[in-house]
Amino acid sequence: MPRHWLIKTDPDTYDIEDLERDGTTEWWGVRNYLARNYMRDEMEPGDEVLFYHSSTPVTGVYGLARVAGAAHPDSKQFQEGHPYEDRDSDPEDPTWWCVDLQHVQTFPGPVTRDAMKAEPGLADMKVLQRGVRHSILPVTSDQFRIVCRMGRPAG
DNA sequence: GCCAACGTTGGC
DNA sequence: GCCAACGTTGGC
Repeated sequence: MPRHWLIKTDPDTYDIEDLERDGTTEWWGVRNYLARNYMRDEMEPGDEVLFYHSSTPVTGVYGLARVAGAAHPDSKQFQEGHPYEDRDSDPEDPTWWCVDLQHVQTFPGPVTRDAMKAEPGLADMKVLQRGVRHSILPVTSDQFRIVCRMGRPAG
């Protein structure tokens, strides 16, 4: 059964418009072990993703994406001089893994953090909890469905 | 820009 | 292996 996820991004770095333009992108640059483990060990092709903008005046879910393939080593960790190069990572046993994300839909308008906080069905959503700052978080299918409904065009 | 909360690092 | 110090995240 496909699982559901929420992935945060700083829209100044990469936003839903970039994903829509690119179609599919390698989600490189995650340097946190829990997030790495989610991508490497638990995400499967076809898993559905809420694409969340953080560190912006209007934080929230701006659209949907899909896990496009199996996890693979993060290409930047071995790229000399790259800001995300990790010289301690062994090419035979890479430290950092990631998945590719495929654009599914850009919402007509964001499902804002405020709107999500006001929705009783999302009361337990991890991204809304104080102090939770992982860039990748599991989402229940109920939570996913509710956010999709909130983001769907009116009518 | 502030600062709480967290993950990571490194001294011991 | 503990834990204080540090750097970063990210909401506000």
